[in-house]
Amino acid sequence: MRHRLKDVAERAGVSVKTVSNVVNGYVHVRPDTRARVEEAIAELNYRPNLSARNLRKGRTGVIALAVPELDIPYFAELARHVVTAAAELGWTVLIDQTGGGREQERVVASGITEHLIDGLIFSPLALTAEDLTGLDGTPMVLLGERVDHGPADHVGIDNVGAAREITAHLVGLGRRRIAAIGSQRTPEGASARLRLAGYTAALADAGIDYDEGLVAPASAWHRADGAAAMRALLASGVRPDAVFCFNDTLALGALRALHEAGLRVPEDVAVAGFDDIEDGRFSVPTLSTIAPDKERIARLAVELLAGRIDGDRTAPPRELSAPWRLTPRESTLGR
Amino acid sequence: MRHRLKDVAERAGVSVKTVSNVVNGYVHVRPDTRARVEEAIAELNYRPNLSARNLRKGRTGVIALAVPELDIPYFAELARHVVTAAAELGWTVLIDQTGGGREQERVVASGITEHLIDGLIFSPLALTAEDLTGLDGTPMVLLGERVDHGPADHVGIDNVGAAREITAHLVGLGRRRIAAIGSQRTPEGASARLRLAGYTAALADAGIDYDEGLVAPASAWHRADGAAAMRALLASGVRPDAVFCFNDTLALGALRALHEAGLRVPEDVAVAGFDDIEDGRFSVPTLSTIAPDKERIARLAVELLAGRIDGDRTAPPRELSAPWRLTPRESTLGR
DNA sequence: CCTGGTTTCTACAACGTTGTAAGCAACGTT
DNA sequence: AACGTTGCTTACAACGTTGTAGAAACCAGG
Repeated sequence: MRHRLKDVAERAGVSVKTVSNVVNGYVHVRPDTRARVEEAIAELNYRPNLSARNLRKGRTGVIALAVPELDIPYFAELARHVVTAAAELGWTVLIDQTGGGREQERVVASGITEHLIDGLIFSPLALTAEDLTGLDGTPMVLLGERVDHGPADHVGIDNVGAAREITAHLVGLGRRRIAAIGSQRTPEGASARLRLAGYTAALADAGIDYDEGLVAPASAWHRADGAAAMRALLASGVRPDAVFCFNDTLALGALRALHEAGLRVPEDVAVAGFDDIEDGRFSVPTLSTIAPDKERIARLAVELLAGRIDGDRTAPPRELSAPWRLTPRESTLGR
Repeated sequence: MRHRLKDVAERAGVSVKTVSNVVNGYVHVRPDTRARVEEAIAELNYRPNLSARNLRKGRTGVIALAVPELDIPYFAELARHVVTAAAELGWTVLIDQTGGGREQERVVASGITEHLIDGLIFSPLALTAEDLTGLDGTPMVLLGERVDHGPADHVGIDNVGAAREITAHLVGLGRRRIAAIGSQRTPEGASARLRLAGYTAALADAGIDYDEGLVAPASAWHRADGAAAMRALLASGVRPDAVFCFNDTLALGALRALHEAGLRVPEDVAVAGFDDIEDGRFSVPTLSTIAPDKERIARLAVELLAGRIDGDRTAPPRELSAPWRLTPRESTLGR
């Protein structure tokens, strides 16, 4: 039931190579020959063996996308866009889930990389630039945020600017005791560091003193962590009139905790997030957030990768930035 | 920078096959030979070429998981479990997103299937049993619900029973005007049909008349569809005191619409969903739902697939069922 | 020192595909 | 009639790996 070029060739009465030429759309094939071959292909339901083709060509047509966790909505939404953008170039996307640990990420970066895929789009959490130096030649594009400039192409957004703008939005609503949720002390927390920098910059712009007690850490950025951090803030006795959460899932957790504490959003506490995941458009209340252009990020990443795969692999790393938009909703504006 | 068995062999002063034997853990290799080879492997940073290995072995070590959409939380959570279960067997999972259309699903079932993967775990929306007959031998396991028994192994849950139980839960709370959201008229809507059957069965159990006007269709099962269906129900003048939504995202949309209409949940209207996605554990209010054992589903699917790949491909299709649990939360019980 | 069995290693062929180079017609030009 | 040109087709080798079969080295027991 599984046929090879040879079977098609015998059936059509031509050489193996002619069948290969038909399959690959080579122009110099007589119309009647082509027709005979195509008929044979259809009759046998022939499909090329990709392993053999890859072996011969040195290309697989598969790129990998490595993300920390698939069931974090931001990454799931990003994955969809990457798959779509890659499909337009005829690529298949192999999605890999690293778990976000440094060791696992190192394995993905060095191991998966070899021979099965043509390139890698990698959204690391814990990996540092030095983990990546010295990896052999598989083209790689990094997503997300980094403080230091590493050895690979990179697509990100201006985290500091975005965090600053959404904090300024809270200030503009007259809030003065603005908390932040999601800070991280670990060296890996690049996003956290940048968003915190934007937050403090906005406070400084408004002449508000930075208050350490209003900044709550969150080791991971899941809903549960946001809820826990919010509860901790409330329990500590600080009375914020607004919270900037470093991503939307944290914010949804914070909404939940505020609800449990009997506080009204946004009347008592305004809440803002970051990422614009779909949940935030239907939550109660809907969530004000920074909406990065995920489609653009995905497209830029795929295009950068295409450039590396087909083109110059030794060119200096490129740093691209995708746009974002402040998207105020009920959790700051009310209904 | 990219080395082959041959390079390692030359460096270690042995034959290519001996290196291959070392790489594959063949026992009859003298310890000092093995050491020399391993040293050479390390020095050259050799990695096997998977395409060549696959070509030779006829196996790729990759299975595909095809789901309608990655950013539907249920599928994202399922994907995580499948990746985890497959990793334990040393498999890589290629995740494919079909979009849920019948034609696209047919392409995935027949096309992706060939030569790049050893097997396929497929969660179809629109595909019917007859679309699948006559596909050549790539082992396949189907997830989700089907009315008719097709030509492949299948893992599902007892939709009718689960829907009946959660509807009975609403009845048990004293609700009598229980609406349903998510019905579908299309032949593809197998889940919808089964869950509707469970709903009507529970009503019959309780001696409540079935009211067509309380059943709202939803072509897709996203949050927006749930919100729209809920608004339509309210606008039609029926005054339900409970709603059973056929999945959690519909329910979250319905919560949103009820909130906008100024109705309290669960005091005015109790809301129940199906799937137990993480969002429902943090929504306001938290969502009562049916929690299918997703980890079990994933594990069963991977094991069934392993059986097909390694074992008898002609055995009759197997039908497995995973357990589920009624999980009442605030949206029916209150706080 | 031979015998027979085991261990260790190797040469060769094959997996299915495509690039290269070359062959063979058929054509138009000198 | 001889020549190059173009269009179409093919034989062969190679991609990097592993299974098969068998050769060489080793060992124990007589």
